[in-house]
Amino acid sequence: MSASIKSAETVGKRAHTKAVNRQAILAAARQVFARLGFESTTVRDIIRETNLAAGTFYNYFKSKEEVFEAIANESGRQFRPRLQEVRQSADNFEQYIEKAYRAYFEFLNAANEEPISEGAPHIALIGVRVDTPEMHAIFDEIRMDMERVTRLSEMPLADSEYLTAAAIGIARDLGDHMLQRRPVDVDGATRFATSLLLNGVQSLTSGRRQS
Amino acid sequence: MSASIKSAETVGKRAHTKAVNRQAILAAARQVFARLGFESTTVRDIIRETNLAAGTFYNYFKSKEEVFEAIANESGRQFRPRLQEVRQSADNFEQYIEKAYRAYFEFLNAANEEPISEGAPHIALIGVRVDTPEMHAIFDEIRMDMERVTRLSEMPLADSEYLTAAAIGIARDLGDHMLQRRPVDVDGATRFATSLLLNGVQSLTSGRRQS
DNA sequence: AACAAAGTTGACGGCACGTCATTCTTCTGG
DNA sequence: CCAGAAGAATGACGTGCCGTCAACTTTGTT
Repeated sequence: MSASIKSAETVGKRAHTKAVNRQAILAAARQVFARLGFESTTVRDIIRETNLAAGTFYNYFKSKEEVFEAIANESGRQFRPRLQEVRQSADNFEQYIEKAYRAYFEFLNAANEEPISEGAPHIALIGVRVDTPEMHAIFDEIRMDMERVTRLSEMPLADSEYLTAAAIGIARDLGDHMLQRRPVDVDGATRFATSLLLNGVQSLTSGRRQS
Repeated sequence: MSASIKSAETVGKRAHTKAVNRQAILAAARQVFARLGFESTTVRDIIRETNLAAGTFYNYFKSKEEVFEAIANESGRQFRPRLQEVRQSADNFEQYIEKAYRAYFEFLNAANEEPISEGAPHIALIGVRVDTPEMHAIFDEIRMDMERVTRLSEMPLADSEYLTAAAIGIARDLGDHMLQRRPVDVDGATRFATSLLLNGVQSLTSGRRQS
């Protein structure tokens, strides 16, 4: 009765431990990747940081590569709501670009700010370039946003795929360099990327033709 | 005498076989990486394609990662002369950007056109993002070009590092997508990237404000 | 020709891999 | 509440790759 009520609102012990274990492995993997680097960590290194046995790992992931992919996907899943907000709050193309860049740079900065494990060397787990379905989904989402928002702004766009690729390329490489500078200047990077994308190099010169 | 003359113009057998073996390993590695993919190839797979013994591999490289890096560096070394040409033949900023993008896209296309091994699946060995001194050198080269060429064009530039990062980011991601399309349109990608970088999105709209 | 130096070889110990028979835990129906 | 089934965890095991190294071969030197 009270048991049945409880089991109605909880997930059942089976499913619960399964989720817990999965998270434990992911958490351990984050730490170990940060400590040892991806190449030199072994599946055993990861599982040793949990209270599970070696064989159990393979009930959850096929390899350390798959764990890595899961972590990357998680980053993607965390970022998408942010993009959603941007999509809803932007009234025109200029605003969309500015807010989307800001969202990405802030996200990137946050992901690299938090020390993953006590005093461990920082590692940019997001920022790593992976080619997963999740990443393609984000690409497509942005592309569709581009098309919609340019239509609203009466800017018929030639090639939304190329534009999306270029916009993302800027974000990636600029983001990498942004993280290298101290202090990290999210605002500066946002302004730079936005200005470049909207008006080209002209807008970046400190000379005459500032619009 | 004739021997001494010959040994003066050849390199000496020691150094010669050393170069030959190194190249043999690199060639074998290209093939095997293309056939099996990087992750699943082993050092033994590579060395098996040569007539060398397992131990010999380690006289030339520490690991398959180092072989990969060497291959990537070679791509870099092949690209730099192209960039050199661009640098010398470009009279202003616009020309430099256009020619540099064209050089990169052509290079990328050529690298992916040649079937690496008989009927093997294509693999973009260049295009892969590696973080080596060679790659940093190219970045710095482009950055210095940017500074010089904007100075000539009387376009005082705010942040040449960010601009370089953005320009390269565009090239990378746009290049990836260019390779996906059939037929591969180097000219189209070049025009797109150049136009975007120089004038921003405005130049890409098919609508009114075409300059 | 004799010796030193450099390079090659493949066998070996060590380690991580992924599997699987066994054991333990949770769920289900009576 | 119990018994049997289904699901999950365990860790020992066979396999294959790693990087090393002592023995051997080739190249250069005197």
